[in-house]
Amino acid sequence: MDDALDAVFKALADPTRRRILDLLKPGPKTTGQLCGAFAELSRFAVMKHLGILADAGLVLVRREGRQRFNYLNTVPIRQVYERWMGPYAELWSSSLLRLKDHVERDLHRDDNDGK
Amino acid sequence: MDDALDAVFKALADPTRRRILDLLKPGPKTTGQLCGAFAELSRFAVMKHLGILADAGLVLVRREGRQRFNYLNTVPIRQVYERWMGPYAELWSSSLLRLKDHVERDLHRDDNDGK
DNA sequence: ATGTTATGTGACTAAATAGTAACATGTTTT
DNA sequence: AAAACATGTTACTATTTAGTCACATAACAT
Repeated sequence: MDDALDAVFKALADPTRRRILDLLKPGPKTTGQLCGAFAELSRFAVMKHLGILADAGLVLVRREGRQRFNYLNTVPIRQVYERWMGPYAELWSSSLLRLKDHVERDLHRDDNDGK
Repeated sequence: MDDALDAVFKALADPTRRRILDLLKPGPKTTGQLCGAFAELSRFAVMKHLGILADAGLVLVRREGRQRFNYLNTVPIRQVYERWMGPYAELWSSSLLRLKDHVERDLHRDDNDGK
C-alpha cells in the first residue's frame, strides 16, 4: 500500500521534478519544450527526470509522430494526500497542543533547572 | 518558499523515516524506544534519520535527563499540503478529464493507424 | 567513585542518484 | 533517398545518501 506511494514520494523529493510538474500544470508539453525550459540541464537529464515521473504515474505519455507529449496526472498526488497525509491531518490540532506542551515543559525546566 | 519545503519533501521520501513518523503518531518516544522498533537497523542509522526529520521540522526534541523525547510535529506536513499540493488539488477534476482525453486520443490513434 | 544506561560524534564504506557525452532510432520534409 | 529534427539508449563519472563500527559524553543508581 505504502509501497505504491513510495515511488511518488521519491519522485516529488527532487526540486527539478517538482518544477517539471509545475510546467505541465497549464497543459501537456513535448519533451523538447520541457528541455528548452531547463537551459542549465542536459536534454537527457530532463528525460531521466521525466522517466522517474512517468514511473511514479505523475506524468502520462502520448506519442504522436516524432513528438512525445507529457501530461500531468494529479491522481497520485491526490492518493498521497488521501492515504498518507489525511491521517496526519487529523492530528493537526493535537500536534499544536503537543507543541504548546513541549514549549511549556521547556519553560518549566528553565524554572527549576536554571543553570 | 519552495526551498523550505524541500527539506520536508526529502525527509518524507524515505520509507524508514515515514515509519518513524507513524510510530510517533500516538505520542512522543525516546530515541532508544524508536531504535528498539527497528531491529534491522543500527541505533545510529535511526539517529541519523531522526536528525534529518528534526532538520525538516517534522520532529521536535525535548531533552530530559539522559533521555531525549522525540515529538511528531505535523505542521510541515500541513504546509506541504497547503502550499504545494493544494494548488494541484484544483486540477484534480481537470486532470481526470485530461486523462480521459489522453485515452480517447490513443483509441482514435488506433483507429486510424491500425498498423 | 564506579558501573550501567542513554544518547551524541568522527571516520569510513557501500549503494543509490544526478549528471554528461556520444551514439542510435525513427519521422517528417524536401 | 537524404537532410533535419525529435526522441531514445548505452556507457561512464561524480555526488549524495544510507549505512556500519568504534569511541565519547552525560546522567542516574548503587
